[in-house]
Amino acid sequence: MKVSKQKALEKKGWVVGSAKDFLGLSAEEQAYIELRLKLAEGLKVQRKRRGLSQTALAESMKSSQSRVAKMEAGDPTVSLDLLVKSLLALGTSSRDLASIIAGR
Amino acid sequence: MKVSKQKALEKKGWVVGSAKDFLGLSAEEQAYIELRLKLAEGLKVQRKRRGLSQTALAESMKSSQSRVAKMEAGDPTVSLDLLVKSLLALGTSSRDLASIIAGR
DNA sequence: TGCGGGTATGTCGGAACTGACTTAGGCAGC
DNA sequence: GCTGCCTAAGTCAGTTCCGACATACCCGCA
Repeated sequence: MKVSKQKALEKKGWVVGSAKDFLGLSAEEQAYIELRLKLAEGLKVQRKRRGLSQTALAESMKSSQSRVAKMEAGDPTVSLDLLVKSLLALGTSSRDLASIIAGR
Repeated sequence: MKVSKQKALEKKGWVVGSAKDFLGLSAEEQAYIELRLKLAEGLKVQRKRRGLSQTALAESMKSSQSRVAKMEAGDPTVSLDLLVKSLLALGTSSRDLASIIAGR
């Protein structure tokens, strides 16, 4: 992983690395974070594609605008759970979900 | 959704439906639960494929045997987050993850 | 310039989830 | 029988995440 990328993640609030591997992320950490970023990006794309504002999406899924903003920003206080629920609330099929995750 | 299937889910502890739709799950609820079940099943398969016990997997990802058992059982107190982290801890690639989700 | 919709960011109390622990059941081999 | 390993299921205190709210920023339009 490039240092610049890690810096960007840290700026978002990720505590990256650990005592045993302080120069980078473990494979799982990295895969996990990249998965989140893919979903965050996918969410933003899907929402805009449907012409919804963050507020409108938040209401339709009984969340709040601020949460939606954090989701799309890749904020670490947002769980994968919520990210996926948002995509499902937008009507994303499991096939589409899979392709977002696979990265295509 | 078949009533028998819903019964089975309720037995697992899912509170299914709501005041406004007490005869079934909304599309999102259903998609969400089925996604969890796919991941739970995928986890069990991947773990066995690698010849690990629940205890061994738990240790490798700093969780506990009981959590792993609940994950595989589709227990509702386990988050999607943990399910996905477990799969990643087993070395599942995002491609494999995607195919588990797509259901193939 | 002021206004309004959309988005970003921070905080907080309450809800949900977590790991650890315990106990129980199944099933091999002795 | 009993011993060991694996898995299931329950409980609980501590942590994390949630929605709600407040606030600030940006941009287009009058």
